[in-house]
Amino acid sequence: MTDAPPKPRRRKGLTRARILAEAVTLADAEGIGAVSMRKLAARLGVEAMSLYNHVGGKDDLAAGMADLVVGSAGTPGDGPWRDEVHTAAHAIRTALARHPWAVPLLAAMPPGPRRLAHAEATRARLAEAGLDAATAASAQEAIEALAIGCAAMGDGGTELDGLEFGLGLILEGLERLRS
Amino acid sequence: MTDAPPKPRRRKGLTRARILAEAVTLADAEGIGAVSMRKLAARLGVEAMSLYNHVGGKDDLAAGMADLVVGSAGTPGDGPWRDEVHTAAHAIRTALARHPWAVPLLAAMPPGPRRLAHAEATRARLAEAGLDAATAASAQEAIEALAIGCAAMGDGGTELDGLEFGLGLILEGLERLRS
DNA sequence: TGCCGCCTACTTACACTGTATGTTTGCGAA
DNA sequence: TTCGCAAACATACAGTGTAAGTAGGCGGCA
Repeated sequence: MTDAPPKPRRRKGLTRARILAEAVTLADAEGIGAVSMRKLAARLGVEAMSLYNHVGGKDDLAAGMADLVVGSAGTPGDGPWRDEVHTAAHAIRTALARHPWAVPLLAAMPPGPRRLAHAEATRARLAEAGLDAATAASAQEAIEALAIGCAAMGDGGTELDGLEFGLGLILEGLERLRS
Repeated sequence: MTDAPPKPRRRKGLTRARILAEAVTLADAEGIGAVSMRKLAARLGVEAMSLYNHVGGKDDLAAGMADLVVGSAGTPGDGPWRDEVHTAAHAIRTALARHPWAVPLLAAMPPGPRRLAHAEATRARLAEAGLDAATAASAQEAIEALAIGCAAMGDGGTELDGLEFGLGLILEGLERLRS
């Protein structure tokens, strides 16, 4: 048994973005439990410890993955407030349906930059619609909670989707509140 | 170095309930990450593998813990429907606030018996209030999602709590819907 | 009373985890 | 051309879940 020759240490162009993207792909394919530093590194043609040059650790990795998923939902545009908020909530729900493993991560970690941006944009729309700042904040919180909660429950089993139903009532209530 | 004498194999009265209760205590004290089979077993004066006589594995343990927490919220009683549903939603939110580690578990696993019972009881109240079955199911889904989602977000940062606000709008909408 | 068999608890072992620490080397800046 | 830093590798360790096998206490039956 001769010693294995040491690997060449060529730069691999490893990047936080590349790592997160590959981690999401891996989680989608084999479940979040299959995402280990070694397996992820192997997929990137790299040793496990190399990841630590771009990622703080397993927790940071998980947070980055979750935020990436939320970020894929985009932020509400500048159309009519009710349509925008409605669409934005569904976009989050859809993104989480595509990556169900992200839901527990969202619940386990503080919000990342993209998620905060989404929340901020939604609050802005609500404020423009005529709600005072406190009400807009509470409303945004309720809507995001509803979207995430529905994702956590895997709703859609009922005739009228839990999100669609709850969101409808909330938006109607908000309509009545502004004035 | 003499061989360590083998431990006596006295019955310890180990029970699924005792295991789950101790696991919850441990998670509360040191975080869910500290709940390992060995550490949990040690607290019960037992070896790790003994737990497997009462628990299917780590996943089953986690599911049992989460369901225990939800169960601690009780089920809606038979007072006025609106008060009961309101109280029940807050009870879940409070139970999850007391055991925040349970939120990601709820999102990661199918609902346990106590959670299902809670949902069923809530649906029954809503049906009695005059909502047809499909509407009651959607409403229950929305309300539970809102409570869990608020727990996942650690709401309460806003002036009017996200749950209180959203729940108010939803209940008001339901009031208008029945007739 | 004696004995048998099941259930519970223990032991050992294995593959795998995250990551602390230390070493090498490619590459851009001076 | 040389120097220094960042990015990659290598090694190592404590801890994980759990499969498989073993031993002993206790309930039920003779």
